[in-house]
Amino acid sequence: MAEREVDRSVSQTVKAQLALRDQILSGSLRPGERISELQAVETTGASRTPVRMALVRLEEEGLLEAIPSGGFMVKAFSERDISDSIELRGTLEGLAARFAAERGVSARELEPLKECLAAIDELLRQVPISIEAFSSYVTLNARFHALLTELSRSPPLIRQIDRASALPFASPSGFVMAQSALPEAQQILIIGQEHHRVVIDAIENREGARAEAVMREHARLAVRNLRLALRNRTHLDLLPALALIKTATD
Amino acid sequence: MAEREVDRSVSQTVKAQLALRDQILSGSLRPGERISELQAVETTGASRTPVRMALVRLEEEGLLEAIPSGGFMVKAFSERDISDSIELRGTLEGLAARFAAERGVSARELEPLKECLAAIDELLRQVPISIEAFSSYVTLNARFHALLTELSRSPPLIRQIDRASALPFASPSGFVMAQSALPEAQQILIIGQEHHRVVIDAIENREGARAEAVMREHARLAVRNLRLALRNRTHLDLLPALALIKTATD
DNA sequence: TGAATACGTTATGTATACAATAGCGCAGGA
DNA sequence: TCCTGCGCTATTGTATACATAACGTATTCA
Repeated sequence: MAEREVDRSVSQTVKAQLALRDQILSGSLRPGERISELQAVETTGASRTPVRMALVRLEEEGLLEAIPSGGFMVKAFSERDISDSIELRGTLEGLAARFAAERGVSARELEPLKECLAAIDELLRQVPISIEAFSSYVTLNARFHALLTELSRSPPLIRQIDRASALPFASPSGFVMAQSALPEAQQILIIGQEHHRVVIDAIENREGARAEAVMREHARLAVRNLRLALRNRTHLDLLPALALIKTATD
Repeated sequence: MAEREVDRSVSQTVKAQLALRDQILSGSLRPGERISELQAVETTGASRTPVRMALVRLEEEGLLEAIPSGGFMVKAFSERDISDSIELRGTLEGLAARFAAERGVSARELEPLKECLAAIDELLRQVPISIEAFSSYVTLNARFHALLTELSRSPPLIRQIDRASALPFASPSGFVMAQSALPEAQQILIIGQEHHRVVIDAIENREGARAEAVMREHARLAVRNLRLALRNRTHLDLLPALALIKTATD
């Protein structure tokens, strides 16, 4: 084993996967670029076997693409790929909300959702919102969506939503952060928050169709959000995640 | 390498993955059962590295579950897991149909769909339908759904639908075959075929909402189909795929 | 007699060695 | 000068050896 430094607290495979995902999402590896196993071995500190396992997982996750002649490359996404992914995720979340409403949810289970809601309300009170508050917003928003998904009590659906979230749009921080300087930004967040409020209400009142509809509308808002961000490319240096978008004309 | 037989026509990893999936779907490996790497090495003929890669892929595919202490086991599904998966897939297919309708599809692209439709019509003409005809139906139906998915022109959506189809309900042969002896079977197939006809019509007329709605209804039909099959367990010996369902009460 | 601990066996996680293929460059001939 | 073919190199795919952790069993002590 020589002098290789080994961190035994987590498995090498997981370590390599996290490291590589970081490299991809941070833009160290550009879209279309081929990932060299040897290079990955050096940057991650794991050996080739766990690195290869990590590569396979990242491919399944949708961040990498297998090259027919062997090896993997960083996947490149068009703007439409990403907006489709957002709508796709919204559709699944809509289903989750409907399941939650139809199957019934106890008041106790809704508690954490409401706490999230209140915390976000608090953040949005400042106008204009600070970068730090934005950062908290992103975390809380992700938490809200995760909790909502859980309410569906449907493991296959939860799993599928997780996978859909693995796509780059799942790091919404990029889009939101990009717009912190835009006038429309705050307005969009406020509308989104209203959606959150409505979906909880619909679930409480067991109105499945309404719960589903509002989540789909929520996704359409996110698509508008994305378009807005992309029309204001000057802010995009804040967006490492968006590095995944093809530079091509699409 | 010794005397190990190596088939160089396909990669060992793919070979192992196919072999293992077969074993799972055919019921050779029962739900909840731990998969031994060593045993898999013997049955697949590949060595441990490709076997492990195959296991990782099958886990991502949803057929296996990682055991915290290490290794993998065959995932077990409840009846609700499967019906949820069907509805989930239907929801995604609905989105695909809507995309197709909204984005427009040329008559030439619809041609293969219509051929499928006609071929299925031909099969359903026999009453009662033979086992062989059922088998053809299953193939054609899968083809129809795959073609429809393609029409969305959305790679992320197509990808996600593929993954949703990897779940056991994706081998619809089981459910359908099981009912070949049931009186309601043929009726269900005929209704399903009507759905196929409507979705094509909706796409041709660019009615996105209608296209989406009919695919979701189609999925609900499939759920009823599943329930029906499960209520008539006597026919289930035809169903290796259903071996995946937990024997538990759930 | 039962429970707990220690040891051994077995299986997984990791590392590395070996094999094969694909891509690239150079050289030679047309 | 360009095209083609051969060979080398670099990188992936596969196999296996080694390390480590978990589980089961047996033995001993209470």
